[in-house]
Amino acid sequence: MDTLKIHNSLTGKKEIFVPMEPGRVRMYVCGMTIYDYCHLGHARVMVVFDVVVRYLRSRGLDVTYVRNITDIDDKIIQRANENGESITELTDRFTRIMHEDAEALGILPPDLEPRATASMQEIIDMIQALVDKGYAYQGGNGDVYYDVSRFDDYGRLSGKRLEDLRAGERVAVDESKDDPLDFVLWKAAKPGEPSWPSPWGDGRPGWHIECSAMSTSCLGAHFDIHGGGMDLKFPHHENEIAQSEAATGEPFVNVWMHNGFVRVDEEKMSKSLGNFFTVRDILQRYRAEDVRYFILASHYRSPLNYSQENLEHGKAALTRLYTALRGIEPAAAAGDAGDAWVTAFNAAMDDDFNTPEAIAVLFELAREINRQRDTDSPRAAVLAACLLELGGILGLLKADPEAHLREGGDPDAISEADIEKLIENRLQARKQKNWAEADRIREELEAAGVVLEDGPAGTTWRRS
RNA sequence: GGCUGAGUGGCAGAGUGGUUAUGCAGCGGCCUGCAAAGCCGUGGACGCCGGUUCGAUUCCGACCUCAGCCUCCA
Repeated sequence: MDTLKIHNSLTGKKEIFVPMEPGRVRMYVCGMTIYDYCHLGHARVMVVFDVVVRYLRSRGLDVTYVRNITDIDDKIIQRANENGESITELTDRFTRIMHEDAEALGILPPDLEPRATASMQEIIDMIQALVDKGYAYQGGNGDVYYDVSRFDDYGRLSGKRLEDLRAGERVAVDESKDDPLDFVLWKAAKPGEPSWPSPWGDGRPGWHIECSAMSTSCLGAHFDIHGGGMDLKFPHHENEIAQSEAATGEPFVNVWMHNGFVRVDEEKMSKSLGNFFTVRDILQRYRAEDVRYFILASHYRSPLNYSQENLEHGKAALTRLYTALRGIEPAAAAGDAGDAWVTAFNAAMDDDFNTPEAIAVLFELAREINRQRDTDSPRAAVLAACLLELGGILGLLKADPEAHLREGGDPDAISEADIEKLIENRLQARKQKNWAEADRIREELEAAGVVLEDGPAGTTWRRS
């Protein structure tokens, strides 16, 4: 497959993607720092790269997907102290919670999920390599720093130049560093903080070196794709490149992928701004599939505006797709009737994972199914199978259509038994042509959030 | 200040140098006891100003506005 184009942050262009090893893709994505609930921004990263993995696999590529867990960091220490619990208690708890959220959203687990605290030897080895090669030094305070002036390509990913960065007003001056832009690789232990022994004394790793060490130990010094949120481009990913390439002497990553932010009221959703919605909160009100659709309905590099209205759109759109599948037994053997749509879907996904366009193909397929459904042709069943297959690549349409349409999510909603009872009563009224009573029952159900549809095969219902 | 990215119809959101995105909403029709769903048809758009071009929403330049990064952040 040589038709897939991916936007590479390193060059700012879409490029034909060529795996280093034919048929095999190695991908690393920066996961969470694990001290709080996942919010919608985290969900976006997980969903976006989940779809990348699913699509690459659907095209026959063998993907090794690594997503790390940062489980030692200033904020983690601070939060554990605030909560009066140990760091391990805190990180174990939120790791479990993250896994639950990911599962709820239908995210496939990564093949490897390294944790910083379990990668200490690799981290120390990489820092040692940097010290040995003269890229790192120990400051007066005992911390070990990376010397950015030694790395010629520094700034290449983010398009920044060292002099511009130095001219910025916001770089903190720190006496122990040779250059304000040098960043920490190893932090000397402070009293009461967790620490690990190292050649530079007890301490703990800086954030950037963790990802360099974990990605390299899992995937090798040089691999295909590295992903994460836009905000990680600088300095995190810039620093990863500097560390890894200096330490190993090899190119680090071929393609850098960055997803856009989730916004609330035209502002970035983030923990620091406090304007975030957690995955758990959202899943109280919306189905996981609605959330997934909402995320994929925008291109992964575009901003994604959070609003109730947009989530409702997702719900309505999925209702249309599931309605097309309702009452059709998908064909077991895929015929060629769906080929045109498969081709269009793949063309969309090949264009830098254009999920909105891919979803448009799903709707066109749904329309064709609706056209065919009452004919005797077996096409509808084949096309339904095709729709399920393509939807599955996006992690959508996994539910039973009837169950999806009847599922409400509101525990106080009218029960199925009561609905069936009222439908039966209405049927009697209709047989007697008592339209007033039939309409009254229909309105009663509508008020309870149930929509009736009279068809040739009887009355069906769904929740609105 | 430096560096990114973006401004599309009522809303969401793709894309393209000249031809229908798609979904929701609207309008007309078919179907229906009436609806709903579905199908058919239909109106409505590309921030502002210049330039290139036979022709630009699409390319180039200026401007305006917005967001992001430069500090922890997906």
